Amino acid sequence: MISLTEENYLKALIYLSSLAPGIEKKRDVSTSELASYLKLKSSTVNEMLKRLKDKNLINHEKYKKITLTHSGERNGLKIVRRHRLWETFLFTKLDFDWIEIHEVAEQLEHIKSEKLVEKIDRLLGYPSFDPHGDPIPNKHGNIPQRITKSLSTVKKGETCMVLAVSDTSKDFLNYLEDLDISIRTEIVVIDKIAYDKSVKIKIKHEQYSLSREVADNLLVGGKFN
Amino acid sequence: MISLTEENYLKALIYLSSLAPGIEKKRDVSTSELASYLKLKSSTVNEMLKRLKDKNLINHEKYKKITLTHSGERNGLKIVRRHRLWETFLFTKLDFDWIEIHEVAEQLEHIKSEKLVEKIDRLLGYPSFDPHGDPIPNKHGNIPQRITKSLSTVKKGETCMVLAVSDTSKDFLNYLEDLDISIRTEIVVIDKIAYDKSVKIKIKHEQYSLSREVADNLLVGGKFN
DNA sequence: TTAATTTTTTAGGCAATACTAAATATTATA
DNA sequence: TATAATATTTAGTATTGCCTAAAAAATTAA
Ligand SMILES: [Mn+2]
Ligand SMILES: [Mn+2]
Ligand SMILES: [Mn+2]
Ligand SMILES: [Mn+2]
Repeated sequence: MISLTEENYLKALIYLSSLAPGIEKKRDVSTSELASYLKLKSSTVNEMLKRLKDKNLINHEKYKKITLTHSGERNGLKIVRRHRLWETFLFTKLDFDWIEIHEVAEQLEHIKSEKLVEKIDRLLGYPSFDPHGDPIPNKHGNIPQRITKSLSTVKKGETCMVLAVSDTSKDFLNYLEDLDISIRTEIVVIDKIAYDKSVKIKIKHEQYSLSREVADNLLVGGKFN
Repeated sequence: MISLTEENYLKALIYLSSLAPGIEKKRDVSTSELASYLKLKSSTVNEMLKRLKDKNLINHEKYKKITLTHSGERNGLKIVRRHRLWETFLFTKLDFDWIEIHEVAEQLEHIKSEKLVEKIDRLLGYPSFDPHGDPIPNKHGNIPQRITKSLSTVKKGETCMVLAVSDTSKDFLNYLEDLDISIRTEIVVIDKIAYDKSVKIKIKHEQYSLSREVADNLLVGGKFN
């Protein structure tokens, strides 16, 4: 049995080693990195590492970096799958806001019932991406891949479609909501300002200017992607 | 904040003091009764009673019986509401079996989100009774009332409809499923055997004999109830 | 390459939730 | 009413998961 707390450690390890934006191939994770991500003390994390190792969920030698075992990775991906399926359920079936879904999914992801997850998956029509555009691992732990690029890299005059966001903080999502930007929104790049790397865009005949930071965190694909 | 464990104690207290079959008016509950219901030792329960009292959820004087405070009762009913709404969701929206829903609802009832509960309630069309026929407290803690009687009390020749079961054990529910009996099943009482108080019944042209025990645990109403 | 800094581990505590065993209070019985 | 049986509480222990402070190892900088 993997406890709720252990599940959160596994999820954090999956994130830091594989899923965090910008990671190409798997990275090893340090105790302090994990501690700071979970907002816990290193000594606390260190104790948990022993338990996770005993349960064969991680590899860890004293003073060395942490890697997930096969079992740890499979279990971690299971939790990511549940989290993203629940987010999709809350968003599409219960009309929760983009901003609210994460918090509730943080609780729902720990419900232990294979059957429940599969039933929810079916109800949703086996989605590949969650409402933030993040890929939903399938029941075998395979993660759907999709080519996206940052809005910053789109050329002047081109049209693209928002596929995902690389920042899911409330502040960012709220700002996007104000701008009427969400998943599948079409954006035309009107102009690119060399000076501050901001972009002038058009959404449904409305024009806006987006800072470099915002453009960086909007992941887009071609119009027919 | 009420912990998951504390929630389970409150739910047990609501059950033992008010909801258990056969309770007319509220009863006080003893430590040992609560312990045996929760399958815990009395000493464990005794410690928890102190914490619940500190949080003003129960009234308890040393060596005396336990009663719920207003706050304890409201919080307990909230959990019962969540449990029964989730059971209804699993049964009607996800096609879970009658037998499986309770276990998963035991987990889901602890998810903390007012909004989620209200959204699920709306999705279900504000049901008054769960798939076992148990009343669902509304958001103000009011419990819908309905007149039912045991199948044992139905007179020979009369037709009635199953409204609820007073035993929700897997054994009983499985047996009912074999007999094709569920909520809203119509039953005609063909004969009542004085000797062992068993009843001969007809369900959709099929005849069965039900033992006294089974008949006692089937709660029915008039055909147009 | 030694010294300073940072990271990791160990040691000792604490709160929540469980247990067993023993002490104490209450209730039932003779 | 005295005693036996039962119920409740207290005392002491364990595990999980968190903390602070201090020791030890590894890394970085002088
Ligand atoms: Mn999320
Ligand atoms: Mn997401
Ligand atoms: Mn139930
Ligand atoms: Mn029920």
